[in-house]
Amino acid sequence: MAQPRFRAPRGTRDILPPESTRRRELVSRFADMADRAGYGQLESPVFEDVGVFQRLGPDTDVVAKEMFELHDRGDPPQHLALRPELTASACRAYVEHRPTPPWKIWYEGPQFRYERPQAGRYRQFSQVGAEVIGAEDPAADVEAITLAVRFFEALGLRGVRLLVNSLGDPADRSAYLAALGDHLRSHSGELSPQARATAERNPLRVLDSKRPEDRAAVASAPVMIDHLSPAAAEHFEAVRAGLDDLGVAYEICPRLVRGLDYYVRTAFEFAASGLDVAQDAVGGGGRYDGLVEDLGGPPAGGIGFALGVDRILLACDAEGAFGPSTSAVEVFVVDVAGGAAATKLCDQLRRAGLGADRAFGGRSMKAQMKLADRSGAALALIVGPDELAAGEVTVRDLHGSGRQYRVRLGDAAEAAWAELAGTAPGR
RNA sequence: GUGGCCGUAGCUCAGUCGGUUAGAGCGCCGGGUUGUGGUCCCGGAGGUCGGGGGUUCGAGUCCCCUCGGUCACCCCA
Repeated sequence: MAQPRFRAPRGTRDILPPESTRRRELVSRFADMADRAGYGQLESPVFEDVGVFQRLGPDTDVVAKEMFELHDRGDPPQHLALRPELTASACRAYVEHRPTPPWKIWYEGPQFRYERPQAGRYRQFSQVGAEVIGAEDPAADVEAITLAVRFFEALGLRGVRLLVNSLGDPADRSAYLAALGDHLRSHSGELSPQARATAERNPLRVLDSKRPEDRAAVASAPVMIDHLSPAAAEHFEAVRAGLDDLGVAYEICPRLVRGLDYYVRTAFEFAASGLDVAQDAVGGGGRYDGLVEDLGGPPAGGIGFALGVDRILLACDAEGAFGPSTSAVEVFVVDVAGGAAATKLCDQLRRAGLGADRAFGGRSMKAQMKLADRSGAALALIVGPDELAAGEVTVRDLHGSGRQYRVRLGDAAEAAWAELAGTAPGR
């Protein structure tokens, strides 16, 4: 087995139980919180016309070199791409269906980016996220950000920092970009060759360069929040005030820029200090007024965020938070009388709403008891020749006392329920 | 995409200056007197040493290529 014929493709992986259960619970927690805040789930296709994503900005790496593109069998073939993110899909859906704004949706699912894999960075990765489309109110920004913050809190994560910035409006941006460009040009001697190249293409990106050589030039660079228009500044003020009112802690990070070019005004990111790696961003988001219009829709502002499921779980591991859950198997049927009774009993128990499992293959009693123990079940129901002859089943407590007694076969489910509820006779 | 490190049983790893039938712990399976788990004891299965090529009398141990992982950059979730 050292060289199986097939393996999961590079940057992808199988998620097996119990980890898959944990992920499902994480998503389900998020779903509950979003549902209860008035968001409904959007399920959109995993692939879209490539044009949907090209609106994210031709200079972003995500669309320029990280997309999984494909052509279908049509004539002419349609140029499609696996979704590298979900905000664009949400906006496309908004334009297509014209729901009454504000449209509050959440989503969850896999996304794809052709990158060099690393811990916490996969070619297929999973995010949960939420969007409010058709709302310019800064209160929407506050609500969205707070939803994410409360979610992290609910998971028991303590080391997640919220970084916020304002990227201004498009008009502010061009003035700022000119100033930034000038600065970078006058300091080009101090910049790394890579940063110099980036400065030509997309000067904003130089701001989050992690190369030590670039640090000085970046530190002295002008910052966006000094170039905000009155309207953008007022919006930013309102967002901050809203977060303050809720006691949501944040850090203003004037050099925070986001990888997708569509962001305006509010931009934010969540950094997990528990993650001692470069991939410490567990989530991020911002405002994207203009994206809906770009996709052919009406003027509509939007704000949203996406959180990386894989990285959140890494952060949970690092903090010892959100551990594995208890087993869903409550009763384990041990049958040493041929196995037919186990088949019937399991069905009977499951129909009564109990989590029930059993062994296959006619294993020894000892082996079956081991399996019962490992299953996490609180009870074993034992059927041997004696019980079978008497039409009974032995109920054994696997936790604590280890006491056991017999009940009639037909009463097994009832007895199990009573035992689990702690109301069994003799307790 | 660039550079560094790593790749031995299901998992975590040990394998001395290249030298005889490749080891451990955990896990798994079986047993510990005649139907009872979680501790303990005994036994067992399981590896073409990621793959391919080369150097050598001889390679898990050296070289090259390749695949995968990982770290930094990049990017970002």
